[in-house]
Amino acid sequence: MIRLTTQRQIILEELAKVTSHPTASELYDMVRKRLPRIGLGTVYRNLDLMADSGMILKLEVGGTQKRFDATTEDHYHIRCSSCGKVDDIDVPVIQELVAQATETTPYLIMGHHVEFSGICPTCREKKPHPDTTD
Amino acid sequence: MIRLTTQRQIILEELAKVTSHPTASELYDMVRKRLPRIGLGTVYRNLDLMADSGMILKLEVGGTQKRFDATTEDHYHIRCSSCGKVDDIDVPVIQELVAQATETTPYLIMGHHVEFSGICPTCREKKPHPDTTD
DNA sequence: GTTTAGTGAATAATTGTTATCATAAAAATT
DNA sequence: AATTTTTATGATAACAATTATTCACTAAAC
Repeated sequence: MIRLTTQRQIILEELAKVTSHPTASELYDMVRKRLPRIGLGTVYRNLDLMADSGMILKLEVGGTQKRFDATTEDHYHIRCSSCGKVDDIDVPVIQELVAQATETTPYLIMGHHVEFSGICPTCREKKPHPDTTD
Repeated sequence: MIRLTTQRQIILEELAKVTSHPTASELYDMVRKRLPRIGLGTVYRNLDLMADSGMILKLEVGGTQKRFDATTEDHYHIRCSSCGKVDDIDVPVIQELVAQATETTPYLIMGHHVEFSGICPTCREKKPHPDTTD
């Protein structure tokens, strides 16, 4: 079993605190407020360890950075095409999809994930009327 | 309009030739067989240009590398958790999902994508019986 | 034929992540 | 409680994928 060091506990707490799905460096900034001497490598290492042991999820979403999620139940996400932020989305999980896919692919299917793309409220406000010239 | 240079045409042809969704460097290797002096930068630049102009798709899938797709119609993908390969999957696109999501999120939804994960036939063969000790 | 803009190849720079390693902390052993 | 063993940490270096920069060259416009 994985040992719950101070660093790991605080990383986990900070991750559980937010509904967004922070990147490693975002989490690093959050954790550093409580543990100023922690290294970025420690954050990466522990996020990977916790993901491997199933405590958290490492999201395989689009964008350049990996994101992390303290909620391990199956659910879908939406990603902002403008700022890259990722949020949960409350759309029922379609388990039939896996059965459907099994029939048409030679792959051994392990799971599926739905990722919506859109513009988050914050980014919408920033450029609300791109063609308004008042 | 984007000019169809020799390099772009060959990149496009090589991409259209395969049903897998190669990364930039895979495509680089493919293209180099016909255009040995092309640079990796040229492949990256032109893939991005063609994706921006809508000629091809830049896939926002999991994994460390971006992948490209000559088929621009809406469809889903499956990614091998073992080798990272991405293939098309013939499961009908569920347009209702966007409508459903619109009701539960403050995001302005632009689209969605389903990504299955599994083990591809090649990787299945490689380790068919992981717990057999004969 | 000259100018101008765009292209391509080579190289350098950037970004996100992973590996290395001496030190520190915790656990196990005596 | 002191010592040994193990494991984790933090600082730094290394790495991989991508992007930006540079500049000779090509192709179109004048």
